Amino acid sequence: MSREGKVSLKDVAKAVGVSPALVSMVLNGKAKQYRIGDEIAKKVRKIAKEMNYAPNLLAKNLRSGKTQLIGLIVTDISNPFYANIARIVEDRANELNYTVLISSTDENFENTERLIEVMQNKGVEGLIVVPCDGSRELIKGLYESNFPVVLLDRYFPGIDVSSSCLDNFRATTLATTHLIEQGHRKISLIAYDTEMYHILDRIAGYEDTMKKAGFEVYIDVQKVNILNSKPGILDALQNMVHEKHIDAVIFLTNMLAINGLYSLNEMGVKIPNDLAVIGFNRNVAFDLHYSKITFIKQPIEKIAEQAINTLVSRIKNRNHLLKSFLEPELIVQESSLRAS
Amino acid sequence: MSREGKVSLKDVAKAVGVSPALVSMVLNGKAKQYRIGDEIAKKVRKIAKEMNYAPNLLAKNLRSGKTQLIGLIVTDISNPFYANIARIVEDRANELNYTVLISSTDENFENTERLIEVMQNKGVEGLIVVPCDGSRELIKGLYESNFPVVLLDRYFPGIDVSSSCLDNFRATTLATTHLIEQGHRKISLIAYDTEMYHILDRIAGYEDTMKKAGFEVYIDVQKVNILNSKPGILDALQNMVHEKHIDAVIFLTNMLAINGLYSLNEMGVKIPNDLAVIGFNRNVAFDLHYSKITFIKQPIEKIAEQAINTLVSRIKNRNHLLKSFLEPELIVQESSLRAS
DNA sequence: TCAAATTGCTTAATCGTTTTAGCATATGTG
DNA sequence: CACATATGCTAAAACGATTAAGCAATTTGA
Repeated sequence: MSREGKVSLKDVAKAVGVSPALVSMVLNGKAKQYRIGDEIAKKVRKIAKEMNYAPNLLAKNLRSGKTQLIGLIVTDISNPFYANIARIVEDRANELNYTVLISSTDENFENTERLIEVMQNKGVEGLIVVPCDGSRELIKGLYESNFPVVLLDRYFPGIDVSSSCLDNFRATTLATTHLIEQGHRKISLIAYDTEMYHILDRIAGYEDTMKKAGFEVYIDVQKVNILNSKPGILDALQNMVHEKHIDAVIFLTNMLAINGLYSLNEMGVKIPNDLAVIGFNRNVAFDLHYSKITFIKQPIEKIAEQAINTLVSRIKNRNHLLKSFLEPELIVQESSLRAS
Repeated sequence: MSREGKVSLKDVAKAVGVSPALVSMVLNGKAKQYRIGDEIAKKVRKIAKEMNYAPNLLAKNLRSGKTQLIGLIVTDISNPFYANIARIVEDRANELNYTVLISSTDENFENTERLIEVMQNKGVEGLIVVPCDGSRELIKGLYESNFPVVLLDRYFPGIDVSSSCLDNFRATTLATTHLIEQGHRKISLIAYDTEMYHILDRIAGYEDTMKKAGFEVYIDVQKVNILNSKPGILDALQNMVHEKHIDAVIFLTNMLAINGLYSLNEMGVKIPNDLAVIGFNRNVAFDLHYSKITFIKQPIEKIAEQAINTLVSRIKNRNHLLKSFLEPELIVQESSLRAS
């Protein structure tokens, strides 16, 4: 028995009275292949179990060059959306015999850069990344160095990196169409200032639908900063409600919706009578709101599973590429229904 | 250059024209200690950087017997409370040069058992565990085998395992006292059925405070199941409100509070006029509720940091033991204030 | 009956590090 | 000048596993 009380292959070999090589072969199920005798194989298995042998994964991985490790880089694991994703990735990865390393970037480019390097040093075989603003070239670099990456939740058009995202254009198309059907005309959007395409697509879906419906009414897309959003959102909503006299609003992210609802409460705006509201992503607060909030639901399970599956395929086959845009669903509740 | 395009120590050594041993010594900052010449050391560092050398952590760890890996086993990483914990543990662990493996047990004993084994096989040097019902002996076994463990959020009295928890008794003492001060007399508690001490302590804090205040009124502690809690909670609340005519309720967990508020909405109970309410742990829904919910706030950062710090101390010093019960805070909002 | 094939195992190299022991050469001491 | 010490490096073993190559002993085939 070597250090730490851990039983090694050698210990088992000594106990059985054979070479370590034989033990390795047997325990890896290659007894037939290496023509090991049946009785001795049985004996090895028995004694290994008795001694409570567990292979040292470090040694195993060092030898094989595989770490069975993948990295999940999100913006913030304490954000329920990403926590949900993490849980599913974790479960699926375990089934596939991979271990997941998780880290948060706080939407910061330097952090992203550093974390990718750290993870690569730790030997991850691939990465699932929620890229932040300005990380296009970084991701492109990974792709060009042939390192397996799958983007999650967000993507970059024009570079051949796999991605597992929502069909964001469709999401706001659904929401806008629903509001129009409910008889709303002056519909506004609260977005935030970014160059990321998941948000741009959401904006486009809204604009496109409004234009096609023939509503000349130009609805200003207020840009608010994602970090100190509360005052910004209050301003935006006051402008929308009191100056522009809008009758519906779509919030482009969950955080915007939460802060927006908070502001609307402060303003004394009654939902849905004064204003119809649609949020993004499920949130317990939506169901507990005095007017249950209609929201755009992402297929979280599918997005997460798609990401991990695609990554593993990519690790095993360097040519595998899959960009998927999954179908959103509009969960209609009270907040978006026309007062009768 | 060996496989995978990765630069190894040997590659650097060859490039510089020295032995791998020397390169290792220099790059580990042991040049002085091993009497390496200044010029050659400088040259090694320069070339290593140029070649973009990064040590293979697998080999390093195999050699040292250290993995710099710790495990975090929670009941569900998609639960915001644990997601928050995970984030802090992650950050602190990185500072201490550890990597964190996260898994979820779903409050299931077999899962816990399996995950602990899996993590040990992966070579974690220690574990932070949120133990579930029935895992006392399992944890005791770990402790007896001298494996570093720190319990988080929950603990077992009578076994000398480090733990980082809330002072749960004090938590409900605070809440109950506050309600009494507000003039409430018929105060009830919604708990769930478990033998875990964090919940028993919460119940005890409430009972103790009520008795000391001299309120003979016996308030039934409804036990509801944690899994399919919605119907159970509705029943419990209907009984409390309509039969027992209570005027205040304390929910012992966040989930109970959320489902409870949901039920109270359905019942048409007005907060705080018909019923005062106190929840557990912050939740966005509390601030968005028509009556902002008073809640017991856990010092999440402290709990998480205490846990990881204690674990690392324990890894480095087999005798280190610390059981801490951290101070809760009552965030008083509208839901618990006496209607005037 | 004797070479060839098969069976059942061991030896040794390897993965990328770290570290102890040791070997020259140079320097210091009396 | 001889011997001890200091200096600057290398060789080799080790961590724990995998696997190609090889070696006896036995069985098969013509």
